[in-house]
Amino acid sequence: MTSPREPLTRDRIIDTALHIVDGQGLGRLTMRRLGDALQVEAMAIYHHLPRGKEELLDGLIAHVAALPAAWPRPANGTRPAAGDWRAHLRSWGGAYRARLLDHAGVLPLLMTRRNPTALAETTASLREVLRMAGFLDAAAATGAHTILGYVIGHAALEARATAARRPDDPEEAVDWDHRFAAGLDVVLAGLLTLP
Amino acid sequence: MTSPREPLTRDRIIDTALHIVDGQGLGRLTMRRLGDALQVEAMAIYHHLPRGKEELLDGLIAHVAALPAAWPRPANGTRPAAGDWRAHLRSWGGAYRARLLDHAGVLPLLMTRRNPTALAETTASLREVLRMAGFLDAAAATGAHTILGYVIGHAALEARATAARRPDDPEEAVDWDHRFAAGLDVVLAGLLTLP
DNA sequence: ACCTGAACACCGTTCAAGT
DNA sequence: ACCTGAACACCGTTCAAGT
Repeated sequence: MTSPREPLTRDRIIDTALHIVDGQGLGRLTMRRLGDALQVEAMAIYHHLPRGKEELLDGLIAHVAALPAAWPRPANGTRPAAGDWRAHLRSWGGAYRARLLDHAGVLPLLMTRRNPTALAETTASLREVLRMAGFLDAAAATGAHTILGYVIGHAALEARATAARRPDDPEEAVDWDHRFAAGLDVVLAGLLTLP
Repeated sequence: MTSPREPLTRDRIIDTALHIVDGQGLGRLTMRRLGDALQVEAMAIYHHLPRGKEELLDGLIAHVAALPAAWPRPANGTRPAAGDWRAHLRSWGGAYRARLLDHAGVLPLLMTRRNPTALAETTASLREVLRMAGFLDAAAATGAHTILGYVIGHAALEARATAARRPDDPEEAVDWDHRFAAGLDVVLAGLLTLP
């Protein structure tokens, strides 16, 4: 698809790798296959990612995991309405879930590999949203982990279930969109009980 | 440790594999290394697990994932006290989290592989506990997924964070026990808002 | 029935060599 | 600076052969 002599860059390598994972699964992401897709020998990749496949996988995580929940900057310096935080976290949760499911092959990496920066940014911004909503520091920290844990965990359950379902399998057709939203509402309602 | 001529069985293979994963990580679980640990050629394993490594990994999941939340059968036919369900789920959540963290290397498999029976049993028993506590069917289904999603997701966040932390790293010492319990309480409190 | 040995088609990565 | 080719030490798995 791309011109054969487009220069090899770190970004292009990671984008192509993500494309392979989304299309064929994590198990088929191979340095040799990645080289083929880039029209280059596999060994050329090491010039741009010296740490090799480790660095490649970390790049995939960073690309998928970092979706801050930062409040959209208020238009004219006004504070966001205090009651908005639940609606805001609902829409952030929906967006984050959608991204995780779009790149379901990266999910196991996201949960496993110690790539501290990737999730740290997201956690910090969740905490900040809760603090601006009036929660104390300790409650904001607990709440951020509760929300992120739920969103990631539920996305993983969904990815498992929908991947396993054969298209003609009529048993237990679950409305995952609704179930995720309902569960997120449970978590958000529970946050009100924090000290 | 075991006698060299102990017979090779499916259970012994899976136990030994789990031991390797717990001790050295999932990446070092190899058919050849597993054969060494069993004092047997790698190819002998295929005789007991015809589907090979696929079947081995499914066996690991089944061993770790299936922890039903079933209520301990009441002593003399009495129903468990209706108010007990939160305490019961709190203690079940603690036990499930502990098991997941004990076998953190299996976590990515648990979240990724389509081994329907493994988590189905746990989900069903969570649903049953909620139904016995008085929740309607739809609410029990939502609640079960919310709880399980939170527990698994939070365990994964913990496993990541604690694996990454160097022992002398003083930054941000988190009390994960407390944080998990507080988050689970958030979820359980939120369940009360379900219709 | 249960295990072995050799072989096949793959991996990730190193390293000297080309341009 | 950027890429290639050959090589090394590994994989999972098949298959014929041994007992």
